[in-house]
Amino acid sequence: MRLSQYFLPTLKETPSEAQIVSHRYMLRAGMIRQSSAGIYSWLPLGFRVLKNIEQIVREEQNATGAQEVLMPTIQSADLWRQSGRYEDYGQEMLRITDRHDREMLYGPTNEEVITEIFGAHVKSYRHLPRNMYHIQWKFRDEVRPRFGVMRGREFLMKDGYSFDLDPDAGRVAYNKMFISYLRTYARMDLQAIPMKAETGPIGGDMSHEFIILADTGESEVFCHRDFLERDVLQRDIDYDSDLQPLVDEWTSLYAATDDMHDAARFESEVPEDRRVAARGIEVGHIFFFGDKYSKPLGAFVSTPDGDEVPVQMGSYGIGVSRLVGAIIEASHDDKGIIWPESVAPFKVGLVNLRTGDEACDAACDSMYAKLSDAGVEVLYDDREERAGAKFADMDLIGLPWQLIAGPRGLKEGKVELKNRRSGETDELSIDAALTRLAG
RNA sequence: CGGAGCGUAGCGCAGCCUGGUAGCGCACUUCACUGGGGGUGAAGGGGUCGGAGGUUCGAAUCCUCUCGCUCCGACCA
Repeated sequence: MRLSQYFLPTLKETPSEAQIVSHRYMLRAGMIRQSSAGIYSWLPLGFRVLKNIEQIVREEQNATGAQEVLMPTIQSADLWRQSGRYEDYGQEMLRITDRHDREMLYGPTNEEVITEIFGAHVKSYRHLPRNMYHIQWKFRDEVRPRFGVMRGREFLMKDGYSFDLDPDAGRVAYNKMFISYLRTYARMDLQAIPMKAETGPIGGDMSHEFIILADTGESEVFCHRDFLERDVLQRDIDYDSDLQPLVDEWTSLYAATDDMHDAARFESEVPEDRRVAARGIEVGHIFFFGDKYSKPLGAFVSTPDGDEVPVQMGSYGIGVSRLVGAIIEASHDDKGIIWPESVAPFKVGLVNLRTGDEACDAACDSMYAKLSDAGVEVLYDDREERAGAKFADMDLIGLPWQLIAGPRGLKEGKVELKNRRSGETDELSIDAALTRLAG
């Protein structure tokens, strides 16, 4: 993509409403534009990141055998009356009336809809287990939206639902999601820590929030430092195998949000030099809730014995749009964003330091064509701007690699390849630079 | 929902107290010089001062109502 033709409205100054770093950088980098409180449009650069994150989530869900569906944003109030949540949900639910005076709502979540679908079609234990998810916009009318896309009213979320015959089978489904969540975040270079969460009336130990540490996190969290040194991507996962030992490995160490925190246990279980007390951002939540929805909504299956039992369900959420902000919170410096390569809107920023100079234009055009042909996503800054402005914008939007060509270097046949994260710059021949990026 | 603020050019702000031709910086347009970390100069364009009502000869400024947005707290993927 040529920057001269790309819609990238970067800002030199920070809009006054933005308080935290991810919000500031998302506005300054031209990723989003606020439409109203807690509601944002996604501009080209931001949209690319959102889609990249969504795709990683999708791949890791599919790997577990979960199947993607797409449910509506607008749901009927009647369905929610059946589960009893229409009244319970309160002011956070955006209620809508259609032209026939039917009561509708903009879905804040999808347990009711998925349970209705499942219950209508699956009647036998032989069609279990199943796991379905979708990635869809949701709306919760927060009293006080803030922090940009981290706490918006409208947000993109992956929510998945498992269906099993009994709680033991439900645990198998839960474990699959548990592991896939760790992998999902790891692929975004995030170290997510599973923390025990409230299980509500169901009880048990099957509820975890996935938290990443960041100074601007909304809640205080406590955990063992070893979590920060683990790499879940090191081994391949066989989702058909027994995942319990692996889950145990990840739940044996202390980790809790402030509402679940037990200071005495923390101090007895975790050596002093391994204790981490920090702030965290919740980027996912998995939860087994048994027959809470299947019972009132009539999603029953027959057992091998011929009995009819409500199906056992779990639900699994990932805040996709929140992750865009969360990744920035976890990965930035005072110049701007530093994208992990897996979610970066482009892999390479090609900087022509002297647009209009014959040698610079020729070299950049050629590099741009070769990288594009090799399938490398390149944002080519071919604007008539000064070098300083180009560098500032590149640093701000945080592409992992900057390929810099100017008259000075090209005289020697050299270009510069700069790593955004480390700041390391190598002077290379054009071919060597291309090999590094396309190889 | 309690508390506190703010709405003046795309962005950041001044002007309001004490009413009298709407300003500054950045951005934008044109030209010249310049050319490796947001350059210099010159000349320009851009405004229902959030909206409605009122007071007044005259309102961005004073009064009333209203809408929007932000911050702190309680609540949430």
